[in-house]
Amino acid sequence: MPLPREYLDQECGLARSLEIVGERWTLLIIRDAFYGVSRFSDFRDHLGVPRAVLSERLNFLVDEGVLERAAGASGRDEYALTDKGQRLWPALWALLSWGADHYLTDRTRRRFTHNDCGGTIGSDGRCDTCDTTPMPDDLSIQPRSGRKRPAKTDPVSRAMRTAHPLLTPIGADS
Amino acid sequence: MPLPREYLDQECGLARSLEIVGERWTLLIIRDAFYGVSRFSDFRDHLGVPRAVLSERLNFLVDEGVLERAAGASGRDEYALTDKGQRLWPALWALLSWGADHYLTDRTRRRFTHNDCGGTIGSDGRCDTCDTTPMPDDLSIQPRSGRKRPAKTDPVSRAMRTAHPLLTPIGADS
DNA sequence: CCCTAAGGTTCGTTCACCGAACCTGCAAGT
DNA sequence: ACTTGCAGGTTCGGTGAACGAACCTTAGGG
Repeated sequence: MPLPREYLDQECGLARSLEIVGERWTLLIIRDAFYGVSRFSDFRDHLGVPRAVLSERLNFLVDEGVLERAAGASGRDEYALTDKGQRLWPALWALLSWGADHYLTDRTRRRFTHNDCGGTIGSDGRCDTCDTTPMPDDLSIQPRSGRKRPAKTDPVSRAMRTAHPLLTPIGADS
Repeated sequence: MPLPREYLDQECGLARSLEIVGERWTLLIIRDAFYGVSRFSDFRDHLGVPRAVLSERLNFLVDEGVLERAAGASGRDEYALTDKGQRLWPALWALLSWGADHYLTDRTRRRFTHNDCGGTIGSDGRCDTCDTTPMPDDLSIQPRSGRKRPAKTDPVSRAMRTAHPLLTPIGADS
């Protein structure tokens, strides 16, 4: 299974990163993991990714130590970010901010807030109130202000319409 | 030409970003543009990307306002990052650092230095000497300390063996 | 007028992604 | 015990992107 296409010979940190997280869907899966998604079917329903691709990506990320798999309370497998996976937050945030800055409006953009002080996180990752750069486990995601045309009804999409802290399981129970 | 596969319905900055820079080769092309690569053949020789793919990616990035094309002094087309493209630096740096932290050693890792003070840039993007977060036009890239097995001989690879500032054309003349 | 080189385009093959169908526990219902 | 339902996959053709090689076009130099 030669899943991750190699960028041969490139002795470069970027090429190494892209071999791990550069394939289609992978960064969106990791984003959802930060948002608290943990179950196979929740990733699938929220992202619309084909089962075979999702299975492949999750196995690969577990092998690479980005995610870890554990049997959940109900016997269902659950996936969670490892420390190594959580260290992808700055990269994820930088890409997310660039896209939001150039392609979204204030109404369609989600805000992220700092749990300690309630401040808002800016595109550079800094809290506008206490001037620190919080890690994801100190952040909460806020719902969009604008309503979407046909609101999706899968458990994750519904959970995303209320504020909640990152890295805290959602969807698995509701 | 539906080049950028769409991540439909995802009203998310990350999905938007990935539609622009999430395809294979795209971020490596942008990295090389930061390093000073500007000509079609230099991208091709340094990355080993198929001509058709490179042509497609460059056109798309120009259309999206990430790169701009200009006729160079010798009549050859030259590509350079726009402001919008340069704002991808934090994302690129975060991915590069993550990959270097987890997959490279001190000997294979490139260092980046701050032109103003000569300090070294850390994984968080901050200069270890003056404690600022320089933009790419204030940075220089240093060669690796370790030698590679069979050193590549294309103009860009040769230029990368000496320190030089980012965003300053290399390879085009040498 | 020929040769070379840059910057592509075209072409046939290969390979990843896709949706749909199928398989395999496991657990609750009856 | 048997069936139903669902989570979490695997398997299977079909499609489209990426690949390497060959070809084309323009410009300059000898």
